[in-house]
Amino acid sequence: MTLLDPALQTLAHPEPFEGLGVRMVFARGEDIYTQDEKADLLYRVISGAVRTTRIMSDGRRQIGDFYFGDDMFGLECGQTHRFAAEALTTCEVLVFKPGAALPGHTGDTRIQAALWEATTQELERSREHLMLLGRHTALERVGVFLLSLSRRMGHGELAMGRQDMADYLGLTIETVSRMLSQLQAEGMVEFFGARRYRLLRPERLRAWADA
Amino acid sequence: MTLLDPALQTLAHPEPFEGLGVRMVFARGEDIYTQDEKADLLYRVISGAVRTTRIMSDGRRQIGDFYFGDDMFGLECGQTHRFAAEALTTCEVLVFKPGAALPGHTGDTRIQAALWEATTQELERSREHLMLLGRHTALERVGVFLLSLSRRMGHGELAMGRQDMADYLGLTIETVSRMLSQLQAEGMVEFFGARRYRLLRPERLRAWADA
DNA sequence: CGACACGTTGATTACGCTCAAAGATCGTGG
DNA sequence: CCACGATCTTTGAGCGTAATCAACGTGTCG
Repeated sequence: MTLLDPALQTLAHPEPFEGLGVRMVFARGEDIYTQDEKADLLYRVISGAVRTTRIMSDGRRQIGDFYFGDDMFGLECGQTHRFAAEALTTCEVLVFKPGAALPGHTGDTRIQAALWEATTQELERSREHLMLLGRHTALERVGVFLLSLSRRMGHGELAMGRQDMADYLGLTIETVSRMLSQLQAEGMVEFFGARRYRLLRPERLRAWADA
Repeated sequence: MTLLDPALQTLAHPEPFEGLGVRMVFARGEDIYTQDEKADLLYRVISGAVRTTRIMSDGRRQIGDFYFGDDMFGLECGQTHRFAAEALTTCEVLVFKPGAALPGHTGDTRIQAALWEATTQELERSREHLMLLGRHTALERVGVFLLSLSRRMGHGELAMGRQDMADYLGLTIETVSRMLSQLQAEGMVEFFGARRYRLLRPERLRAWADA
């Protein structure tokens, strides 16, 4: 991990976090924080992508979420991180200490509003993720994943490999691969190589995510 | 649904919500709010139990969470409720309009702190729920569910039936029943009737929930 | 160009679902 | 208080989806 000279930090970031913390660079695969580590810092993705993971003693792995540009992560209810955070790609992360800036204290209301917004959005995403895992077939999980990812990114490029998709969706890498092939065969999506894709029937995928 | 005369409201509730809203009583099975309803109110369980559910067009149902005494619910990121809330048992609920009391505004910091606490706790529970659905077997899901419920309630009584457990755990009612039988056969839990139980090996269940 | 990680496809297995029926449990009213 | 009915729960038999085990492509980078 590399610490950038604060003096070099530009002001390219949206309020209200500029200048609040330290910018750090992580290499692909590097830990940003680990499971059971003390949780007293907050993080914001500047560039690149991050995943949070939890590994069970027998090796089963669950990905909690993926984070991209401007997403905040690292928020915990308790004292320690229940998931680890790892750099999915090389990434730049803004790290800062929330301290008394958390809601419920008398602090900068702009920061509190941003934290509140980020937290409720994360809760919302967590609930959608839950829906996907609880009552959807393998084909639906993979299709809805591609849809939500393309909506979030604005383009069709997977930042993660098949194993990460599988561990996010509660499937095996083989099943993910098969479902991607089936989605292609059914004309739902077109792939260019393993990671670039274009959705051909987003409205049908939206129906899968639905009510 | 019944509206209690505010004059009759006692002050039996913890700060900071007392006197803030209206107390309402819902009968078992009654909707507190529905899917796609406008989300501008917050709720707090006074007594009884509540479930949030989402139903897909083909009838598949997912339970988002269960809420018991003093739990807050109804918080949404967007403008509408993505899940419905229903009374699991007859229950009393405190309903109030958060308005400018949300973090990020200049309002009562005690209320903001309580909202923040409730929200991060809900996020935490949502993540645990996610883990359960993603990478756990049917037996593990049912066992860990009994454990977490007993930790939350302080006693071993199920407020919900098998169908609700199934829809929370992403299983069928038959599988839930079979796993309960198996847990009993393995001496993990003892049942008195269909709803009262006692955990005999909580430490083993804790290991199932684990890292 | 070669080596290695990553991804796809095939064959077989197993876990949980579906369909079906019997057994508990609970509320209600005689 | 007991009998009845409705609802909920348990158990059984067979099936289907996704997991596992295995081999073959493909893409990427020194």
